[in-house]
Amino acid sequence: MKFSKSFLPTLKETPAEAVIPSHILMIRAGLVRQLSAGIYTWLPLGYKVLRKVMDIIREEMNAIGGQEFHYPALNPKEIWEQTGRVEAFGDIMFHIKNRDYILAPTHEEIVAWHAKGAITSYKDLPQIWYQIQTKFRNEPRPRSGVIRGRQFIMKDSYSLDRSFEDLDKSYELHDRAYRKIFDRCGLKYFVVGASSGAMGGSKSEEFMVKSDAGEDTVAYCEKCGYAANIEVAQSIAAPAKRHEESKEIYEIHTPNVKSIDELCEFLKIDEHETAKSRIYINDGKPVLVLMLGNDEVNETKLQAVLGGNVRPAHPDELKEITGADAGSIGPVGFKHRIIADNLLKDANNLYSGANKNDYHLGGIDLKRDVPQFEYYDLRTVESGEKCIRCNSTLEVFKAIELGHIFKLGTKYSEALGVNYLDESGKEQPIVMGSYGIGVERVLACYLEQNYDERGIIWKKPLAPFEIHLIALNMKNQNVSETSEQLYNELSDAGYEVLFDDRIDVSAGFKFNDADLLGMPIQLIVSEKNLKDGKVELKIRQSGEKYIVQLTELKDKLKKLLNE
RNA sequence: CGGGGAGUAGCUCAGCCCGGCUAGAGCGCUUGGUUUGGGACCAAGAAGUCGCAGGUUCGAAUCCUGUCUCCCCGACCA
Repeated sequence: MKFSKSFLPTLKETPAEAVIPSHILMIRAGLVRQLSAGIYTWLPLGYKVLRKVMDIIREEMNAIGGQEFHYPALNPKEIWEQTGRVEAFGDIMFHIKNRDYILAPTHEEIVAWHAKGAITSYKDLPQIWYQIQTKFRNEPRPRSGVIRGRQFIMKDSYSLDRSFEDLDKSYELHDRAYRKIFDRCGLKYFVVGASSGAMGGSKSEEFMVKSDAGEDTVAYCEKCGYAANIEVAQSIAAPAKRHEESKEIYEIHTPNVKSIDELCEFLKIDEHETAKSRIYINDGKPVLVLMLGNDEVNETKLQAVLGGNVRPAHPDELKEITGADAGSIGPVGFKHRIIADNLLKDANNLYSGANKNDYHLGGIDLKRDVPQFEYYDLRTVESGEKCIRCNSTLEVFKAIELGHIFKLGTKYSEALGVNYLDESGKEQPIVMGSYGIGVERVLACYLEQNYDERGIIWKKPLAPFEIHLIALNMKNQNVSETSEQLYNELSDAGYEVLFDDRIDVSAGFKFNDADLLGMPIQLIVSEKNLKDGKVELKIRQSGEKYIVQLTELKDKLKKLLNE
């Protein structure tokens, strides 16, 4: 492709609306332009990369027997009402104003609808139906460029099986296909087991990429691969001690000591000798949640333990409930329900709030001083703690969800009456699975992992072009003729070549554009080297340069591109 | 939906607090010329309903009210 004839709007300056690297690079390198919040146009170069991602996905989906469909994005609302998902999606679903249609946020209903009556026998099963299509979700807050948009491209596939045992097989096929897809795209990713929540199913896994731009927080063990959403993650952490002898409770005047850190500093004690209290309101009733030291309450775990409605108490409620303000609250003498984290089990000689402003208590023995204690896992895992599986070190970080695979079961087939006849002639609901990949997210994640201060670094599988041919001075006849000839020869030889043939652009400008656009190899044609019949090859990623004879160019290219 | 920030030329932004000449800069763009190994130089030029609506005023980019849009943090995220 010739640069001079292409729409390739590169930007020298960082656009104001972009914050994260992938978003900045997508705009600067002319891959996308924003139309509205969470709505992007893919420009030719960006779409070329996106197609490469889609091609890889297609190949791997076809390899597990997937059949490509193209379902409509515009759906009759009625079908979605039958599964109760118009209500379930609520404001997230886009509704058409002048007809009873919705814009599809996913396609379980439509797949089930088509399967109904068409798949009638066990002999028709299993099936894997997939598509690569635009999805619409009215996200309250689109963010991070294409990572969370109101309109985005998803590869979604659906397995149709006769039994849960067969669903396991379809699920495994997808699991393997997804790993191949992300491997081929050159992504560093990991897999998190998750509960399937409101999708209604038994098992699900999320494919994640570590990134500060991510919306999920996960705990991950590099060594054994243990990975869990922070909401459910567990770890091995040192518990509070039970000393042989319990001291007597005693009151300590602690003026202006509000936090655990301040308490430790004031009394010269260790965090593990302290207990922090948090008051929550559960269905209108106060609950004291006692945590060891500076451990944070994990509200998802707390919610699971308490059930019902859970919220932190307001500051003005604290005084009324405990007699003290935040920073001086403790379990001794607390008149309502108390639950504590497992790490505090049976601890003694603890320091905690006295339920009296500016006072703490020492010598607390939870067994002795606090009646009716309940212990649960309530803490939030932190970086550096030990893996519950292999005891090596856990890391906690943000991550982007790239793909999600679900065992759906019969929720949709039962709601829509999608049945088949088994060998004995008995009617059975089809067992479904659903498997998504955020296509744009693959690209965004790739960029988050492959760039430097000069721009994008494409590796061959996704690179829009393999070779960026740079003619340094097109006004020099030798340079323009040679580079033109190289462009034709290399293109004919099957290489994808981007030819910077711009006449009135200076050398430095071309170099900077080339580094920004990030093709794996830059082929530089200049007067200087051409005098000796030579050209220069530069590897974008490493910066290595080779001056080669024109006659040896193709051999060298072959070598470099196959490395 | 809560909190914060921003809308002025294609892009990045200044001007606004303290109202007052034809509304500016850099980059980009057009034309001519000189340049061509790391975002060149000279000259001439085109380009803005100052987000929108209303108000105050002799006079509004600037002050007031409303409204829309965008960005960030949070909530939310099958």
